[in-house]
Amino acid sequence: MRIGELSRKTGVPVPTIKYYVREGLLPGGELTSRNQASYGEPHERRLQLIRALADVGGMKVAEIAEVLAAVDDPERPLHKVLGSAARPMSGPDGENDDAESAAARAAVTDLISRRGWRTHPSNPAAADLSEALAAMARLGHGAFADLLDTYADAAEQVARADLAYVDRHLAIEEKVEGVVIGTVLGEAVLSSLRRLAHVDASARLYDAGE
Amino acid sequence: MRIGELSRKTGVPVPTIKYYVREGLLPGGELTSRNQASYGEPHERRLQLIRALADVGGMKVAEIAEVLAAVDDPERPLHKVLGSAARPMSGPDGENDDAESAAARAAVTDLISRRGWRTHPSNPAAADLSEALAAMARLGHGAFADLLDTYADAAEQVARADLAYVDRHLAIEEKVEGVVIGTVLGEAVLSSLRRLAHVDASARLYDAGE
DNA sequence: CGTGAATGGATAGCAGCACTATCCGCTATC
DNA sequence: GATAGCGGATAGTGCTGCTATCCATTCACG
Repeated sequence: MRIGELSRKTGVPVPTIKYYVREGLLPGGELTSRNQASYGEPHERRLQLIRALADVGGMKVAEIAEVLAAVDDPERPLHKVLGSAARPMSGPDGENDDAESAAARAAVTDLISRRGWRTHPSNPAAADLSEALAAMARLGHGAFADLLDTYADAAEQVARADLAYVDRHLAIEEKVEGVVIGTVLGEAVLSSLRRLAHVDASARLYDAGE
Repeated sequence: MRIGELSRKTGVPVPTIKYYVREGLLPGGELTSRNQASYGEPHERRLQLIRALADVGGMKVAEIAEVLAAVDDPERPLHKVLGSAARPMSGPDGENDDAESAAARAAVTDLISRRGWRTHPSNPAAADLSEALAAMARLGHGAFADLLDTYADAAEQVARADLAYVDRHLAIEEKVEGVVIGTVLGEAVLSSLRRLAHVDASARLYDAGE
Protein backbone atom coordinates (compact mmCIF):
# COMPACT_ATOMS: atom_id res chain seq x y z
CA MET A 1 0.00 0.00 0.00
CA ARG A 2 1.34 3.42 -0.93
CA ILE A 3 0.80 6.64 0.93
CA GLY A 4 -2.16 7.71 -1.16
CA GLU A 5 -4.13 4.61 -0.30
CA LEU A 6 -3.20 4.90 3.35
CA SER A 7 -4.52 8.43 3.25
CA ARG A 8 -7.78 7.36 1.62
CA LYS A 9 -8.34 4.54 4.10
CA THR A 10 -7.77 6.63 7.21
CA GLY A 11 -9.02 10.01 6.05
CA VAL A 12 -5.72 11.63 7.03
CA PRO A 13 -4.30 13.91 4.29
CA VAL A 14 -1.03 12.84 2.71
CA PRO A 15 0.96 15.88 3.91
CA THR A 16 -0.26 15.22 7.43
CA ILE A 17 0.95 11.64 7.27
CA LYS A 18 4.33 12.91 6.14
CA TYR A 19 4.28 15.34 9.05
CA TYR A 20 3.56 12.55 11.52
CA VAL A 21 6.45 10.54 10.13
CA ARG A 22 8.74 13.56 10.52
CA GLU A 23 7.62 13.99 14.12
CA GLY A 24 8.25 10.35 14.88
CA LEU A 25 4.63 9.36 15.55
CA LEU A 26 4.55 6.96 12.66
CA PRO A 27 7.36 4.87 11.21
CA GLY A 28 8.03 5.59 7.57
CA GLY A 29 7.05 3.05 4.91
CA GLU A 30 9.49 0.48 3.69
CA LEU A 31 11.38 1.86 0.70
CA THR A 32 10.98 -0.22 -2.44
CA SER A 33 12.94 2.28 -4.53
CA ARG A 34 14.35 5.76 -4.19
CA ASN A 35 10.96 7.36 -4.04
CA GLN A 36 8.49 4.62 -3.39
CA ALA A 37 7.65 3.19 -0.01
CA SER A 38 5.07 0.66 1.02
CA TYR A 39 2.89 0.93 4.08
CA GLY A 40 1.14 -1.94 5.79
CA GLU A 41 -1.76 -2.54 8.09
CA PRO A 42 0.27 -1.65 11.20
CA HIS A 43 0.67 1.86 9.77
CA GLU A 44 -3.06 2.09 9.27
CA ARG A 45 -3.74 1.06 12.84
CA ARG A 46 -1.10 3.39 14.19
CA LEU A 47 -2.70 6.26 12.33
CA GLN A 48 -6.07 5.42 13.87
CA LEU A 49 -4.42 5.44 17.27
CA ILE A 50 -2.78 8.79 16.63
CA ARG A 51 -6.07 10.34 15.54
CA ALA A 52 -7.85 8.90 18.56
CA LEU A 53 -5.28 10.22 21.01
CA ALA A 54 -5.30 13.64 19.30
CA ASP A 55 -9.00 14.13 18.53
CA VAL A 56 -10.67 12.27 21.38
CA GLY A 57 -7.97 12.48 24.01
CA GLY A 58 -6.93 16.03 23.15
CA MET A 59 -3.26 15.15 23.37
CA LYS A 60 -0.60 17.25 21.71
CA VAL A 61 1.56 15.82 18.96
CA ALA A 62 4.69 15.93 21.14
CA GLU A 63 2.90 14.07 23.93
CA ILE A 64 1.66 11.43 21.53
CA ALA A 65 5.20 10.98 20.24
CA GLU A 66 6.43 10.40 23.78
CA VAL A 67 3.71 7.91 24.60
CA LEU A 68 4.11 5.97 21.38
CA ALA A 69 7.85 5.79 21.91
CA ALA A 70 7.14 4.22 25.28
CA VAL A 71 4.62 1.82 23.77
CA ASP A 72 7.15 0.72 21.19
CA ASP A 73 9.88 0.16 23.75
CA PRO A 74 9.30 -3.17 25.51
CA GLU A 75 11.83 -2.19 28.16
CA ARG A 76 9.78 0.62 29.57
CA PRO A 77 7.62 -0.48 32.51
CA LEU A 78 3.89 0.04 32.47
CA HIS A 79 3.68 2.83 34.97
CA LYS A 80 6.36 4.90 33.26
CA VAL A 81 4.26 4.85 30.11
CA LEU A 82 1.21 5.82 32.08
CA GLY A 83 3.09 8.61 33.74
CA SER A 84 3.92 10.20 30.44
CA ALA A 85 0.61 9.22 28.88
CA ALA A 86 -2.24 10.43 30.86
CA ARG A 87 -2.01 14.15 31.22
CA PRO A 88 -3.76 15.67 28.26
CA MET A 89 -5.16 18.60 30.18
CA SER A 90 -2.95 19.72 33.00
CA GLY A 91 -2.08 23.38 32.98
CA PRO A 92 1.32 25.06 33.01
CA ASP A 93 3.31 23.44 35.77
CA GLY A 94 3.82 26.61 37.73
CA GLU A 95 5.09 26.19 41.25
CA ASN A 96 2.18 27.52 43.24
CA ASP A 97 3.32 28.11 46.75
CA ASP A 98 0.36 29.83 48.30
CA ALA A 99 -1.67 28.64 51.25
CA GLU A 100 -4.36 26.93 49.17
CA SER A 101 -1.88 24.89 47.18
CA ALA A 102 -0.09 23.72 50.29
CA ALA A 103 -3.34 22.73 51.97
CA ALA A 104 -4.48 20.96 48.84
CA ARG A 105 -1.25 19.01 48.59
CA ALA A 106 -1.63 17.94 52.19
CA ALA A 107 -5.21 16.84 51.52
CA VAL A 108 -4.08 14.77 48.57
CA THR A 109 -1.26 13.12 50.50
CA ASP A 110 -3.76 12.33 53.21
CA LEU A 111 -6.25 10.90 50.74
CA ILE A 112 -3.65 8.64 49.19
CA SER A 113 -2.55 7.20 52.52
CA ARG A 114 -6.13 6.97 53.81
CA ARG A 115 -7.13 4.84 50.84
CA GLY A 116 -3.94 2.86 50.89
CA TRP A 117 -3.19 3.67 47.31
CA ARG A 118 0.13 2.36 46.12
CA THR A 119 1.19 5.56 44.51
CA HIS A 120 3.38 8.42 45.52
CA PRO A 121 2.28 12.04 45.96
CA SER A 122 4.95 12.97 43.43
CA ASN A 123 2.82 11.41 40.70
CA PRO A 124 1.83 14.12 38.20
CA ALA A 125 -1.80 13.14 38.62
CA ALA A 126 -1.51 13.99 42.29
CA ALA A 127 -0.14 17.41 41.39
CA ASP A 128 -3.04 17.97 39.00
CA LEU A 129 -5.46 16.93 41.70
CA SER A 130 -3.88 19.33 44.17
CA GLU A 131 -4.12 22.18 41.70
CA ALA A 132 -7.78 21.47 41.04
CA LEU A 133 -8.57 21.37 44.75
CA ALA A 134 -6.55 24.53 45.37
CA ALA A 135 -8.50 26.31 42.64
CA MET A 136 -11.73 25.18 44.29
CA ALA A 137 -10.54 26.51 47.62
CA ARG A 138 -9.55 29.84 46.13
CA LEU A 139 -13.08 30.16 44.77
CA GLY A 140 -14.56 29.51 48.18
CA HIS A 141 -15.45 25.91 47.50
CA GLY A 142 -13.15 24.30 50.01
CA ALA A 143 -16.12 22.23 51.16
CA PHE A 144 -15.94 20.39 47.87
CA ALA A 145 -13.22 18.33 49.53
CA ASP A 146 -16.06 16.56 51.35
CA LEU A 147 -16.93 14.87 48.09
CA LEU A 148 -13.42 13.54 47.60
CA ASP A 149 -14.22 10.11 48.95
CA THR A 150 -17.26 9.74 46.76
CA TYR A 151 -15.13 10.76 43.81
CA ALA A 152 -12.37 8.37 44.85
CA ASP A 153 -14.85 5.50 45.17
CA ALA A 154 -16.03 6.13 41.64
CA ALA A 155 -12.47 6.39 40.37
CA GLU A 156 -11.47 3.13 42.01
CA GLN A 157 -14.48 1.36 40.61
CA VAL A 158 -13.68 2.48 37.10
CA ALA A 159 -9.96 1.78 37.42
CA ARG A 160 -10.64 -1.77 38.61
CA ALA A 161 -12.96 -2.43 35.68
CA ASP A 162 -10.38 -0.99 33.33
CA LEU A 163 -7.51 -3.11 34.55
CA ALA A 164 -9.69 -6.21 34.63
CA TYR A 165 -10.58 -5.56 31.01
CA VAL A 166 -6.94 -5.26 30.01
CA ASP A 167 -6.04 -8.33 32.00
CA ARG A 168 -8.84 -10.43 30.56
CA HIS A 169 -9.03 -9.35 26.93
CA LEU A 170 -5.49 -8.65 25.88
CA ALA A 171 -2.43 -10.72 25.17
CA ILE A 172 0.66 -9.59 26.97
CA GLU A 173 2.17 -7.75 24.03
CA GLU A 174 -1.04 -5.75 23.56
CA LYS A 175 -1.30 -4.73 27.16
CA VAL A 176 0.81 -1.61 27.13
CA GLU A 177 -1.07 -0.17 24.21
CA GLY A 178 -4.33 -1.30 25.78
CA VAL A 179 -3.55 0.59 28.96
CA VAL A 180 -2.75 3.75 27.00
CA ILE A 181 -5.98 3.50 25.04
CA GLY A 182 -7.96 2.71 28.16
CA THR A 183 -6.44 5.55 30.12
CA VAL A 184 -6.81 8.24 27.48
CA LEU A 185 -10.02 7.25 25.71
CA GLY A 186 -11.54 5.95 28.94
CA GLU A 187 -11.11 9.40 30.39
CA ALA A 188 -13.09 10.86 27.52
CA VAL A 189 -15.78 8.22 28.03
CA LEU A 190 -16.04 8.88 31.74
CA SER A 191 -16.15 12.65 31.28
CA SER A 192 -18.91 12.42 28.72
CA LEU A 193 -20.90 10.09 30.93
CA ARG A 194 -20.47 12.41 33.87
CA ARG A 195 -21.79 15.31 31.86
CA LEU A 196 -24.78 13.27 30.75
CA ALA A 197 -25.42 12.12 34.31
CA HIS A 198 -25.10 15.72 35.39
CA VAL A 199 -27.85 16.77 33.04
CA ASP A 200 -30.02 13.93 34.25
CA ALA A 201 -29.47 14.66 37.94
CA SER A 202 -30.07 18.34 37.32
CA ALA A 203 -33.31 17.59 35.50
CA ARG A 204 -34.50 15.41 38.38
CA LEU A 205 -33.73 18.06 40.95
CA TYR A 206 -34.94 21.21 39.27
CA ASP A 207 -37.21 20.58 36.32
CA ALA A 208 -39.12 18.11 38.41
CA GLY A 209 -41.82 17.50 35.83
CA GLU A 210 -40.31 18.17 32.39
CA MET B 1 -8.05 48.96 43.87
CA ARG B 2 -6.24 49.79 40.65
CA ILE B 3 -5.15 47.36 38.01
CA GLY B 4 -1.63 46.96 39.38
CA GLU B 5 -2.86 45.78 42.75
CA LEU B 6 -5.36 43.44 41.11
CA SER B 7 -2.47 42.01 39.15
CA ARG B 8 -0.33 41.55 42.24
CA LYS B 9 -3.12 39.88 44.19
CA THR B 10 -4.01 37.38 41.49
CA GLY B 11 -0.64 36.86 39.85
CA VAL B 12 -2.11 37.71 36.46
CA PRO B 13 0.04 40.20 34.50
CA VAL B 14 -1.49 43.60 33.81
CA PRO B 15 -1.50 43.21 30.00
CA THR B 16 -3.26 39.89 30.41
CA ILE B 17 -5.96 41.49 32.54
CA LYS B 18 -6.43 44.11 29.86
CA TYR B 19 -6.66 41.33 27.31
CA TYR B 20 -9.36 39.53 29.31
CA VAL B 21 -11.34 42.75 29.54
CA ARG B 22 -11.07 43.20 25.77
CA GLU B 23 -12.28 39.64 25.22
CA GLY B 24 -15.23 40.15 27.51
CA LEU B 25 -14.18 37.68 30.21
CA LEU B 26 -13.86 40.37 32.82
CA PRO B 27 -15.83 43.62 33.18
CA GLY B 28 -13.66 46.70 33.08
CA GLY B 29 -13.07 48.70 36.24
CA GLU B 30 -15.23 51.66 37.13
CA LEU B 31 -13.73 54.81 35.68
CA THR B 32 -12.91 57.44 38.28
CA SER B 33 -11.34 59.74 35.72
CA ARG B 34 -10.33 59.62 32.09
CA ASN B 35 -7.54 57.15 32.73
CA GLN B 36 -8.10 55.75 36.17
CA ALA B 37 -10.41 52.88 36.97
CA SER B 38 -11.08 51.04 40.21
CA TYR B 39 -11.50 47.31 40.52
CA GLY B 40 -13.20 45.52 43.38
CA GLU B 41 -13.29 42.12 44.98
CA PRO B 42 -15.70 40.74 42.36
CA HIS B 43 -13.03 41.38 39.75
CA GLU B 44 -10.51 39.50 41.84
CA ARG B 45 -12.82 36.53 42.19
CA ARG B 46 -13.70 36.56 38.52
CA LEU B 47 -10.02 36.48 37.64
CA GLN B 48 -9.51 33.44 39.89
CA LEU B 49 -12.41 31.77 38.13
CA ILE B 50 -10.97 32.56 34.70
CA ARG B 51 -7.58 31.15 35.65
CA ALA B 52 -9.19 28.03 37.09
CA LEU B 53 -11.27 27.38 33.98
CA ALA B 54 -8.26 28.01 31.75
CA ASP B 55 -5.45 26.32 33.68
CA VAL B 56 -7.25 23.48 35.43
CA GLY B 57 -10.18 22.98 33.08
CA GLY B 58 -8.17 23.55 29.91
CA MET B 59 -10.87 25.73 28.41
CA LYS B 60 -10.15 28.18 25.63
CA VAL B 61 -10.61 31.90 26.16
CA ALA B 62 -13.55 32.03 23.74
CA GLU B 63 -15.27 29.16 25.57
CA ILE B 64 -14.75 30.84 28.91
CA ALA B 65 -16.26 34.04 27.53
CA GLU B 66 -19.32 32.11 26.43
CA VAL B 67 -19.75 30.37 29.75
CA LEU B 68 -19.26 33.52 31.79
CA ALA B 69 -21.77 35.37 29.64
CA ALA B 70 -24.25 32.63 30.49
CA VAL B 71 -23.37 32.80 34.17
CA ASP B 72 -23.96 36.54 34.18
CA ASP B 73 -27.29 36.28 32.43
CA PRO B 74 -29.94 35.26 34.96
CA GLU B 75 -32.32 34.47 32.11
CA ARG B 76 -30.33 31.58 30.79
CA PRO B 77 -31.49 28.26 32.26
CA LEU B 78 -29.08 25.95 34.01
CA HIS B 79 -28.81 23.29 31.34
CA LYS B 80 -28.08 25.82 28.60
CA VAL B 81 -25.07 27.03 30.57
CA LEU B 82 -23.94 23.48 31.11
CA GLY B 83 -24.34 22.73 27.46
CA SER B 84 -21.93 25.46 26.50
CA ALA B 85 -19.74 24.93 29.55
CA ALA B 86 -18.60 21.44 29.80
CA ARG B 87 -16.76 20.55 26.66
CA PRO B 88 -13.16 21.54 27.15
CA MET B 89 -11.78 18.62 25.23
CA SER B 90 -13.98 17.44 22.42
CA GLY B 91 -12.29 17.22 19.08
CA PRO B 92 -13.19 18.84 15.78
CA ASP B 93 -16.88 18.23 15.23
CA GLY B 94 -16.40 16.33 12.01
CA GLU B 95 -19.40 14.43 10.76
CA ASN B 96 -18.13 10.88 10.96
CA ASP B 97 -20.44 8.69 8.99
CA ASP B 98 -18.66 5.39 9.05
CA ALA B 99 -19.92 2.12 10.47
CA GLU B 100 -18.22 2.51 13.84
CA SER B 101 -19.67 5.95 14.46
CA ALA B 102 -23.17 4.80 13.61
CA ALA B 103 -22.88 1.77 15.88
CA ALA B 104 -21.48 3.90 18.67
CA ARG B 105 -24.30 6.40 18.37
CA ALA B 106 -26.80 3.58 18.58
CA ALA B 107 -25.05 2.20 21.67
CA VAL B 108 -25.21 5.61 23.33
CA THR B 109 -28.88 6.08 22.54
CA ASP B 110 -29.51 2.65 23.96
CA LEU B 111 -27.53 3.40 27.11
CA ILE B 112 -29.42 6.62 27.73
CA SER B 113 -32.80 4.95 27.45
CA ARG B 114 -31.67 1.88 29.37
CA ARG B 115 -30.67 4.04 32.33
CA GLY B 116 -33.68 6.29 32.01
CA TRP B 117 -31.53 9.38 31.78
CA ARG B 118 -33.48 12.53 31.15
CA THR B 119 -31.26 13.75 28.42
CA HIS B 120 -31.42 13.65 24.69
CA PRO B 121 -28.90 11.93 22.40
CA SER B 122 -28.40 15.28 20.70
CA ASN B 123 -26.53 16.50 23.77
CA PRO B 124 -22.94 17.33 22.82
CA ALA B 125 -21.70 15.06 25.59
CA ALA B 126 -23.49 12.18 23.89
CA ALA B 127 -21.72 13.00 20.64
CA ASP B 128 -18.37 13.06 22.44
CA LEU B 129 -19.17 9.73 24.02
CA SER B 130 -20.07 8.25 20.65
CA GLU B 131 -16.83 9.47 19.14
CA ALA B 132 -14.81 7.97 21.97
CA LEU B 133 -16.56 4.61 21.64
CA ALA B 134 -16.20 4.69 17.86
CA ALA B 135 -12.47 5.30 18.23
CA MET B 136 -12.26 2.34 20.60
CA ALA B 137 -14.09 0.16 18.10
CA ARG B 138 -11.80 1.24 15.27
CA LEU B 139 -8.85 0.17 17.39
CA GLY B 140 -10.35 -3.25 17.96
CA HIS B 141 -11.60 -2.52 21.45
CA GLY B 142 -15.29 -2.79 20.77
CA ALA B 143 -15.51 -5.02 23.84
CA PHE B 144 -14.80 -1.96 25.95
CA ALA B 145 -18.49 -1.25 25.59
CA ASP B 146 -19.00 -3.99 28.18
CA LEU B 147 -17.63 -1.61 30.78
CA LEU B 148 -20.10 1.10 29.91
CA ASP B 149 -22.46 0.28 32.72
CA THR B 150 -19.70 0.27 35.29
CA TYR B 151 -18.58 3.64 33.96
CA ALA B 152 -22.15 4.94 33.98
CA ASP B 153 -22.64 3.81 37.58
CA ALA B 154 -19.56 5.75 38.61
CA ALA B 155 -20.67 8.79 36.63
CA GLU B 156 -24.11 8.75 38.23
CA GLN B 157 -22.64 8.43 41.67
CA VAL B 158 -20.41 11.43 41.15
CA ALA B 159 -23.09 13.51 39.49
CA ARG B 160 -25.48 12.90 42.36
CA ALA B 161 -22.89 13.96 44.91
CA ASP B 162 -22.13 17.04 42.84
CA LEU B 163 -25.69 18.20 42.56
CA ALA B 164 -26.34 17.48 46.22
CA TYR B 165 -23.37 19.67 47.07
CA VAL B 166 -24.66 22.52 44.96
CA ASP B 167 -28.14 22.12 46.38
CA ARG B 168 -26.97 22.02 49.98
CA HIS B 169 -24.14 24.54 50.10
CA LEU B 170 -25.09 27.30 47.72
CA ALA B 171 -27.59 30.09 47.73
CA ILE B 172 -29.74 30.28 44.65
CA GLU B 173 -27.79 33.09 43.03
CA GLU B 174 -24.55 31.17 43.43
CA LYS B 175 -25.88 27.99 41.94
CA VAL B 176 -25.21 28.62 38.30
CA GLU B 177 -21.60 29.50 38.95
CA GLY B 178 -21.33 26.56 41.31
CA VAL B 179 -22.51 24.16 38.66
CA VAL B 180 -19.98 25.53 36.19
CA ILE B 181 -17.16 25.20 38.70
CA GLY B 182 -18.31 21.75 39.73
CA THR B 183 -18.65 20.56 36.18
CA VAL B 184 -15.32 21.83 34.92
CA LEU B 185 -13.07 21.52 37.95
CA GLY B 186 -14.84 18.37 39.09
CA GLU B 187 -13.90 16.79 35.81
CA ALA B 188 -10.25 17.55 36.48
CA VAL B 189 -10.58 16.10 39.98
CA LEU B 190 -12.20 12.93 38.74
CA SER B 191 -9.66 12.45 35.97
CA SER B 192 -6.76 12.87 38.35
CA LEU B 193 -8.27 10.45 40.81
CA ARG B 194 -8.86 7.92 38.06
CA ARG B 195 -5.23 8.13 37.02
CA LEU B 196 -4.12 7.65 40.61
CA ALA B 197 -6.47 4.72 41.05
CA HIS B 198 -5.18 3.36 37.79
CA VAL B 199 -1.63 3.35 39.10
CA ASP B 200 -2.77 1.70 42.29
CA ALA B 201 -4.78 -1.00 40.54
CA SER B 202 -1.92 -1.62 38.17
CA ALA B 203 0.53 -1.96 41.06
CA ARG B 204 -1.74 -4.45 42.77
CA LEU B 205 -2.10 -6.57 39.66
CA TYR B 206 1.41 -6.60 38.29
CA ASP B 207 4.02 -5.46 40.76
CA ALA B 208 2.48 -7.75 43.32
CA GLY B 209 5.08 -7.12 45.95
CA GLU B 210 6.65 -3.73 45.25
C1' DC C 1 8.57 4.68 -25.49
C1' DG C 2 6.30 8.75 -23.98
C1' DT C 3 3.47 11.24 -20.81
C1' DG C 4 1.03 12.46 -16.80
C1' DA C 5 -0.03 11.42 -12.10
C1' DA C 6 1.90 10.03 -7.77
C1' DT C 7 5.83 9.59 -4.54
C1' DG C 8 9.64 10.60 -0.99
C1' DG C 9 12.05 14.18 0.94
C1' DA C 10 12.96 18.89 2.14
C1' DT C 11 11.78 23.61 3.14
C1' DA C 12 8.77 27.35 3.70
C1' DG C 13 4.42 29.23 4.82
C1' DC C 14 -0.03 29.76 7.27
C1' DA C 15 -3.94 30.09 10.63
C1' DG C 16 -5.34 30.13 15.33
C1' DC C 17 -4.44 31.02 19.94
C1' DA C 18 -3.01 33.33 24.12
C1' DC C 19 -0.79 36.43 25.30
C1' DT C 20 3.02 40.45 25.33
C1' DA C 21 5.21 44.82 23.95
C1' DT C 22 4.98 49.38 22.69
C1' DC C 23 3.15 53.80 22.35
C1' DC C 24 0.23 57.80 23.58
C1' DG C 25 -1.75 61.21 26.33
C1' DC C 26 -3.03 61.69 30.82
C1' DT C 27 -3.10 61.57 36.13
C1' DA C 28 -2.07 60.54 40.76
C1' DT C 29 1.58 60.98 44.05
C1' DC C 30 5.61 62.29 46.19
C1' DG D 1 7.43 69.36 38.76
C1' DA D 2 9.39 64.85 38.16
C1' DT D 3 8.17 60.15 37.94
C1' DA D 4 5.59 56.14 38.19
C1' DG D 5 1.36 54.18 36.92
C1' DC D 6 -2.91 54.22 34.19
C1' DG D 7 -6.56 53.32 30.27
C1' DG D 8 -6.90 52.46 25.61
C1' DA D 9 -5.26 51.11 21.14
C1' DT D 10 -2.43 48.63 17.88
C1' DA D 11 1.10 45.63 16.55
C1' DG D 12 4.03 41.84 17.37
C1' DT D 13 5.53 37.17 19.37
C1' DG D 14 6.02 32.20 20.21
C1' DC D 15 3.98 27.99 19.83
C1' DT D 16 1.25 24.39 17.56
C1' DG D 17 -0.52 21.69 13.93
C1' DC D 18 -0.77 21.39 9.92
C1' DT D 19 -0.51 22.84 4.53
C1' DA D 20 1.79 24.32 0.21
C1' DT D 21 5.38 24.19 -2.88
C1' DC D 22 9.28 22.33 -5.04
C1' DC D 23 12.36 18.82 -6.89
C1' DA D 24 13.99 14.69 -8.84
C1' DT D 25 12.37 10.49 -9.58
C1' DT D 26 9.32 6.48 -10.74
C1' DC D 27 5.23 4.07 -11.66
C1' DA D 28 1.08 3.09 -14.48
C1' DC D 29 -0.97 3.39 -18.82
C1' DG D 30 -1.58 3.86 -23.74
